Amino acid sequence: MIQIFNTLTRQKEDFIPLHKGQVNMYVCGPTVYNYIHIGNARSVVAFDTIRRYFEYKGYQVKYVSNFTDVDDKMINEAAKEGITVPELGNRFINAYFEDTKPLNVERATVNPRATENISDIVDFVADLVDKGFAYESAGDVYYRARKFPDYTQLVHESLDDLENGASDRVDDGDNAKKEDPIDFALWKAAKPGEISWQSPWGMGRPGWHIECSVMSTKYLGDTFDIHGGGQDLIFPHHTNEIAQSEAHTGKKFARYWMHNGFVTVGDENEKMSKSLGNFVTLREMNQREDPQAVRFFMATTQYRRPIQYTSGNLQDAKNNLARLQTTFNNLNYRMSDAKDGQDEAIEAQAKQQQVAFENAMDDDFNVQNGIAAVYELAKLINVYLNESTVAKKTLVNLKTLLSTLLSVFGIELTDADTADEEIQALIDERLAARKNKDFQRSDDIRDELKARGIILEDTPQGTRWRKETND
RNA sequence: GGUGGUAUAGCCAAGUGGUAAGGCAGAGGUCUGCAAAACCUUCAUCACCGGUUCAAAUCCGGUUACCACCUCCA
Repeated sequence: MIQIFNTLTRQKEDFIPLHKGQVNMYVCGPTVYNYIHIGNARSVVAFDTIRRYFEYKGYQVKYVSNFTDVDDKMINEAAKEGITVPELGNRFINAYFEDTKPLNVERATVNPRATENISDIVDFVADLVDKGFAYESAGDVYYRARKFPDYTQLVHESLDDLENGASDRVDDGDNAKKEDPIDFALWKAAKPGEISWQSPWGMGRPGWHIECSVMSTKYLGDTFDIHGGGQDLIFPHHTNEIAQSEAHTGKKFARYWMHNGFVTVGDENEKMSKSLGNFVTLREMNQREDPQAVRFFMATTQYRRPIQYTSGNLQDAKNNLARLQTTFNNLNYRMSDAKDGQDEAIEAQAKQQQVAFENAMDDDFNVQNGIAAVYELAKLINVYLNESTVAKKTLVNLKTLLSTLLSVFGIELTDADTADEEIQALIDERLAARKNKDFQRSDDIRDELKARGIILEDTPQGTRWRKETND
């Protein structure tokens, strides 16, 4: 039984999907006015890993993640660059896929865009006006937050406290148009020259929160299983989504709310964000580092914990990943001399680690314990590979298990291509030299290959080679 | 000010009552012609103070520090 920490109740709860064997989940995506940074990437990786674990457990996952492609930032940035809002959106949506692909992120079932769902948004807003939860004011439409019962259920804070904390600095300039400062915009009237759509309230565009209410329920139903996003979305974004959606449908909106922790940088462990300007784009990161190591680094930190981004921490991840790849390579190397048959004892031990892995992951996706089980499995395999005889079937099963568990983290170990005539010729020559105790020549060959990034390793079964991991 | 989170070895990190998982880095060793890879061994009393208990990193009270949210933000 999978347990999930639900922000709504602040407790771990048994996960029971609405529809047996199926998980419907919605994850808030980025506003596409810039390249995504590694904080955004962390969220993407965290929920991709969660999704993969559901799939590993046999669930069918319907995964919806949006792009916010119209808002103030989009409009400002497009104006600055002298292009249209859709052009800007297209550019950075394409960039999003280019950037996340090297992290081995599964494609969402649907990636809806706000601008492609305007008529549904208008209908949704109109219904809220009809029901008395929203009102028009000078071409804008606002939501009466106080009218929705238990508006602050997700933030677990009273409306008064929220207002007190905000009182000294918040006025988005629209307060004069609102009945109450806590009210939020569902629809915004267009200023001259801005991108806009026709509505009962005149030309305008959707507010930020409404698109997620509309698109999540459109693709996943009025009530669905999981809604995820960064912790900074709890208030106001997700708070408002609940108010909008439940006022509209009269039904429970998302059943489990999951929020990922931030990527922090610097000595102060400061949150990485676009507004603070202290971000590293994923694009830059992918150029600088092995994307698979970045994926491993992010996927092996539990989603609710902060990730402290430092070169040292990333280096640890690289080392660990390299070690697992080595185990995988060495496993492949033994395939050639493996005997028929099966070693059930070792497979039983491996199975125990799989159970440990699942127990860990079932516990609110405790990936740290999960990966610990994978390390234990790798050690088990390494020990087995030191045996003088190994069973082929067992090697295959161990390899499959290791690959399967790592794929939950989005890591695909690769079968190295060890067919290279030139290298093999040198290895043969070195073998002959070693037989003749010509260690000078033998070491020269090894050094020569090392200079080319090829590492030779002598084993009782022969000499194997691998490419040096470049750090 | 309100709310939430965090504080465990050089670093990352698990662990909610019975004398501290795992990984990285370090040290020693086995194997090897030498290496490499692998394996073995080794490395902490858990921010601080007080309390409860036969027994606490784990419960209670208090203190300190850092982070986040309080209508831009994954």
